[in-house]
Amino acid sequence: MDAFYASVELLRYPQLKGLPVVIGGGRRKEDEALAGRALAEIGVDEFPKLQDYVGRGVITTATYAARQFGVGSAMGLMKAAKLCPQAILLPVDFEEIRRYSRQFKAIAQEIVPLMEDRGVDEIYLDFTEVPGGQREGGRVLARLIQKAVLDATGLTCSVGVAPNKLIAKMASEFNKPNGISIVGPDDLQTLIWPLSCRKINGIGPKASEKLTALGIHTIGDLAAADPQWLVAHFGKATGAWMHASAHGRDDRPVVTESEPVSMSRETTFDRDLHAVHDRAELGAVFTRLCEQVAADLQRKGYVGKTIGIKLRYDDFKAATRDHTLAAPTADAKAIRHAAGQCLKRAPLDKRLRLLGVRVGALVRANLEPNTTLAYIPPTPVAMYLEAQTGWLF
DNA sequence: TCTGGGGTCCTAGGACCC
DNA sequence: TCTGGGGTCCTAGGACCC
Repeated sequence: MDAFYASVELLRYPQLKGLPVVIGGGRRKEDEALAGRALAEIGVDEFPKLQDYVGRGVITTATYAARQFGVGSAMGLMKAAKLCPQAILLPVDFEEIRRYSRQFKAIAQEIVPLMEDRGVDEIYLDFTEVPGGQREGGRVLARLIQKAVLDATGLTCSVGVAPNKLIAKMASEFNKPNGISIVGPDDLQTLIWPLSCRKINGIGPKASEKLTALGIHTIGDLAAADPQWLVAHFGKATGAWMHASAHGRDDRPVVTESEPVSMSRETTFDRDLHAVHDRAELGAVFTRLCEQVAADLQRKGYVGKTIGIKLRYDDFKAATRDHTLAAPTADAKAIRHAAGQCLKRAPLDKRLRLLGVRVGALVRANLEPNTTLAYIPPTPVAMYLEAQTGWLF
C-alpha cells in the first residue's frame, strides 16, 4: 500500500491532499480537539504542526509531499520538525489502520487466494497459475487488484510482478505510488544489478555498510563476487544467500498460514526513569505491560512459557532477560511474577528509557478466548527461597 | 531534543542427555 | 591425566522488517 498510514488519514481529511503530512507519535490533546468535529470543515491551519511537537516519537509514514523535504519513516519527529516544520502531524489511528488493512487483504485474496500476510500494508500473492502467461497475465491481474482495492477503499497500492518474492518485492518499489512493474528472468542485469545491495530485502544498514567497506556497492557487484569469498566474510548461510539473491534466485514459498512465536508490549518513557528513584512509577508501568500482554494472549487464545523483559538504557543500549516456566501461561500475575524475577537479574544502575515484557514459546491455549486462568500465588516459603536463591519456586 | 512498537530469525555458548 | 560425537533446550544479543 502506498504511504498507507498517511493515505488512510487523507481519506478522512481530504483537504490535506497534496500537503506535507506526517503520521506518528502518540495522541495528544491537540488531536482530541479535532475529534468530534465535522471533518471536512476543519481548516488546514487548524491541524497540529510538526514544529509544535515535543517528545520521543518517530515518523510512521510521511506523505510523498513531506518526503520531498527529506523526512521519512523511522525518523525522530524532533529531527523531522527541523527539516519540515510546517508539515501537519497526525497520530496513528490503529483501529482505522487495521480496518483498512483487513479490507484490502480481503479484496486481494478474493482475486488471488494464495496470500501471504507481511504486516499491515504488505502482502505476497502467488499467481504462478495465472492464465495468459506470467508476464501479461500478471499485468492484467495487477491492474484488477489495484482497481478493486481503489474502488473499495479509495487507496492506491503498487504491485511488483516477478518469478519470486525477492524480485517481486524489489519490483514493487519501482513505480511507486500506484505503479505496476513486471520483472522477468531476462531483466536481472538491466533492472536489478544496477541497484544498491541495500535494496535486497534482508540486507540492512549493517550488512550494507560491511559490503561497501569491501568494495561491493551494487547488486551487480555482489553477483560478480566469488561465493567462497562471500562465505569467508559473512558466514556459510549468509554468504550463500547473498550470492543466490544477487543472481535473482529465491525459492521461498508464499506462506499462507503461520502461528505467532511471541507477543510483547513495550513502552518508551517521556523521560528516562531510574530503577531506584522512580521505583513506583516503573513498577506501575511494568505491571500494566504484563496485564496488556496477558490480555493480548487471552484474546488471541495463546499461552507461552518463556517470559522475558527488555530494557533500553539512556545510552540506547538494550538488555534482555528471560526465564522459561515449567508450564505455559497467559496469566497477568504469573507473567508479572516471572518478569519481576528477570528484572532482578538485569543491570539497573543506568537510567531506563524503555521497558518491555514479552511472552514467547507460544502454543494455542485449549481454552475459549477471554477465560481467566487460575493463578496460585507463591507461598511465603517459596517467596523466601526465591529471595535467597534468585530461583523461581 | 536524536532514535516507536510489534514482530521474526540467526548465532553462539553452556547445560544436559544418549 | 585426558577427554567423542550427536542432539535439544535455554539464554542473550543483534540484525532486520513493517
